[in-house]
Amino acid sequence: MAADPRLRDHSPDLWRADLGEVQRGLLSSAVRCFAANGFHATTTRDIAECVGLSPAALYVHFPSKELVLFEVIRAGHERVLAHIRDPAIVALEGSAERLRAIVSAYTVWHARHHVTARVCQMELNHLTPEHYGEIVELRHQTNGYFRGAVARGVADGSFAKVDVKRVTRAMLSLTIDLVRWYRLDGPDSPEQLGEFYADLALKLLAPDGE
Amino acid sequence: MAADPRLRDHSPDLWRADLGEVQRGLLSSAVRCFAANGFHATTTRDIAECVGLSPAALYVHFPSKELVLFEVIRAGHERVLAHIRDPAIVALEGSAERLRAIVSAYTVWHARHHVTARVCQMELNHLTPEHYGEIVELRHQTNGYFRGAVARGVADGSFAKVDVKRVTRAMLSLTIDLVRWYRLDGPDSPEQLGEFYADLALKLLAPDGE
DNA sequence: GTCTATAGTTAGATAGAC
DNA sequence: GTCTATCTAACTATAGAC
Repeated sequence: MAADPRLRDHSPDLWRADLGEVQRGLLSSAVRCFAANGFHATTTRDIAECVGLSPAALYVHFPSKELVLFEVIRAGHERVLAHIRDPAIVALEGSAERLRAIVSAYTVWHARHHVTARVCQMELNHLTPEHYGEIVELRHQTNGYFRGAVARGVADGSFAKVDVKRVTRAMLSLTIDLVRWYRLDGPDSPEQLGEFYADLALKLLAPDGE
Repeated sequence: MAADPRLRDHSPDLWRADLGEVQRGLLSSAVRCFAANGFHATTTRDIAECVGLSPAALYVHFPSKELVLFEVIRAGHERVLAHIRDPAIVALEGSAERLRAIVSAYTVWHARHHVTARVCQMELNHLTPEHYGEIVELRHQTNGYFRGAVARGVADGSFAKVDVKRVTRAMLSLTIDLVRWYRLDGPDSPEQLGEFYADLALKLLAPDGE
């Protein structure tokens, strides 16, 4: 069962730089297979054949199929966190301006790398408990960064006095759910969607109320 | 691999009334297993053993594991559609009042039946193409119903002149994503969350803009 | 309608040649 | 580092007794 050819994204250099070319190719193949069919319905044969290797060759580069999944999910979570922690974003003074930039960047990343992002969100519970715990730690950092940006705006009066935790969760839901339906050949470019969701996020925080 | 005991919801009578008691028990067992471990990581043994049967007994009641999944997903989609099409909701005259009721009902259903809802959202692509097509048809009905409620309010001036398709999709994302994280023993009751998300939906449609 | 036993298939992972 | 060949285990589904 090969990967769905519609499942393409812009992920040329998502993997760790210290990995070899074959390893990176296997990860790119794996992420497409996992996104299309799920972790358990993907075989080591599928992953290897997409890069012209025999199933046995995979085990020279990775000790197990689960570790391939872990490498994909870890890279995705580290990359998106780095992307929204961009110094240019952190330096923004205005609370609304900063939150807008964060939501936009988070959305753009998920849209541009929607195949990897899909695996990051949907195959998470097929990791071993140890690996799962490592990813949860990264997710807590991301969530905390978002929540901090919302809380700052509430504290300085830029935003309405909302329930910070719940509104932050809603904002994250908006973006995370796009991994279910987003396609690069659809009507929304990643940047357009980023702008749109940043607008929506600020509407959730508008000072007046309706 | 048994179902996660935390994955409990209020699904006493979610299945078709013409099914026998054993069939309904198997579906309840299956939905918990699928929600906890995913379709392919769940074995027919898991499903059967949770109701004290041997794996072979499952095949007296269902022709295949895939059809068990289909029955779960079809029931879920039909139930939630019926829930939001409640005559009391359809009869509401005000556009804002009606949309609030729809979003609230949709959210309450997903929270109350979050285990089934999780399977409906996350295991969808493990159906056969034929069964998948049937579910997509039900989803189109649900999406169209939501979109119509938004469009009506935009047309009569109750809501801002938003991009109906995109805003509707965002509203659906809010609720659908809760299947990833919702737990009945958490701080939000289904009804509280329904109210909260109905408020958020109306903020996305507030006439003033920010 | 349930069981035990098992057929038939395929998976993840390894052995050993080159 | 890649291959062919294969081991071992597990799965879905069936056969046939009760």
